[in-house]
Amino acid sequence: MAPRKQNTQSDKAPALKGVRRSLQVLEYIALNPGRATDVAEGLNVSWATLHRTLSELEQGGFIARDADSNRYSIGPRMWFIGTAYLAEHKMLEAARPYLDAAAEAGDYTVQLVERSGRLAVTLYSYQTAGEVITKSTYGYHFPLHCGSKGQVLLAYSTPADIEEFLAGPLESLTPETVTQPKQLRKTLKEIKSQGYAQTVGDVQQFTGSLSAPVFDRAQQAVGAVCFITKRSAFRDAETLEEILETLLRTAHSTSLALGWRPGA
Amino acid sequence: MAPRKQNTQSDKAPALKGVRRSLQVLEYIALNPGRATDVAEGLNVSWATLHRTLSELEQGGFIARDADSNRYSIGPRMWFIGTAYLAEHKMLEAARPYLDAAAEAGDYTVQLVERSGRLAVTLYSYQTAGEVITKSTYGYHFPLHCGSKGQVLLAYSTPADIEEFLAGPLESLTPETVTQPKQLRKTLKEIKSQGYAQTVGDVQQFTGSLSAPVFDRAQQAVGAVCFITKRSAFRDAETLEEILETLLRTAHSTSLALGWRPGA
DNA sequence: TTCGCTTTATCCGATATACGGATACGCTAT
DNA sequence: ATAGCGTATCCGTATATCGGATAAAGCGAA
Repeated sequence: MAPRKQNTQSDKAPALKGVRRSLQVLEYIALNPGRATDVAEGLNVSWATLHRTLSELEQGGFIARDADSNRYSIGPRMWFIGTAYLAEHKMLEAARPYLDAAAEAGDYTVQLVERSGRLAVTLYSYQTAGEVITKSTYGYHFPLHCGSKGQVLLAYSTPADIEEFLAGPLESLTPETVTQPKQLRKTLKEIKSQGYAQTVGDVQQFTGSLSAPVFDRAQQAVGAVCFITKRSAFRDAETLEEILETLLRTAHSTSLALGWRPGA
Repeated sequence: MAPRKQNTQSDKAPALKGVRRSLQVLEYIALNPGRATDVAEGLNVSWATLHRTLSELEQGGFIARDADSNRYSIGPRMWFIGTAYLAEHKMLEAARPYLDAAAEAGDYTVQLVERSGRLAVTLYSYQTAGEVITKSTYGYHFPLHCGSKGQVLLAYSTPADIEEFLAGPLESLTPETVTQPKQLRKTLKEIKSQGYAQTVGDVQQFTGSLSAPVFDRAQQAVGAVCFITKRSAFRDAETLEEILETLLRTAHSTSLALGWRPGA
């Protein structure tokens, strides 16, 4: 191997290397809990360094190690810190009453999501008790091209942003997931023109979802409201119409509460 | 020659200082979002160092800065990482169906909580839609002596642990919060002998809660199920009895699912 | 059991890296 | 204007961190 490595990133100035690495490790483990060597390999850090990092993180309760298998996963303290994000979240605060009402009104799971990198991240989820929607809770966040929630978020971002996303790897969650950039571009355009997104079976085969964007004072799409329900519901046009109406109303009310004004 | 420090045991051995500090900063901001100087003061770090740390964290999206007020708060990426804790959480997985059922059955908020340091941390919360229970969601975690959930967790920990907790500062959330160690000790004993905890108005004056412990395979109390409802419900003995029954059944089922066996 | 092989733990010197005092800038209030 | 506080940046030095190498511990197979 050539001893010459590096110059991968456009680091101009070396800054807080250890800190950056430790957070990379945390994120890596969040996505991919497992053994130490795998993390080392995945992130290209020398074993000694990684070991030090893991020890430090574990000691603080930021990651947890299963004593038997030596597998690492995210620790309780990270959950504690993470929840503080919601406590300060203005969109969530604005949306909550409307989400409540929507969850009360219908037989579907109601979620509030926002974008984080290449993922649609769920901020809040009102499960319909007794329903089978397994994958839709916290801890499961999907790439933007999967599911109506991600597509809506993507559709309302800048063209440059869309292209950048589409240039990245587009995985399939089910056989029905659309992964051709060309087709996605078309879909995104439609979404933007009709004001909401709808997908069926591209995240889980037995469910489908509808999502509408939420705007803030600056007319920016900052999140989305998403209703998830079982696939069969998507065959009944009347039901669907009703769900859609509630969805749009919920998103609209939330936007208004955030200071958005229609038109512009 | 620098004096050699012992690298053997209980060392103040300098280990990943930057990493540790950055995580302290994150936790501090989680508890106490605000301006940079306050953080510096709160943690006794030199301003220059703190500034570097904050910049690094902000750049990574781990904290967010409000452009106008320069106030820092936890960023979206921390939420993303934190949620991964739940995805791997065995107790939550075991509990979910029972929590679902309980939420369906009654008119109260259903929570699953566990202990983290001096706090009772909420893992999952099924709000009763339309109800007013404001403080009971994520982002609000209470000291162990406040609310039935914390008290139950405390009651089932070791005596040494209890004493250590009681030795720390015991704040009041409402005028009804009990903060005398003596009285708390008595309460804890009662809780342990009756198998559940009940408090009214000590977290919010207009609500009360009932909590029961969850045990794992090793007969350890690893969490608690908590039902929260409005204060008035606590006046009706019959309703209360019914709620209590559901609570105990829910906690019991969860424990069984975790490998706990009655008796021991 | 014994023997390899993979994974985890620890050491240690060189050097790059982060520390923090000092200084400069930019607000807001008076 | 001026004062005062909060924020941003600079730079030399000491020191904390890096990573190769080595040791120990698990794990599976024969």
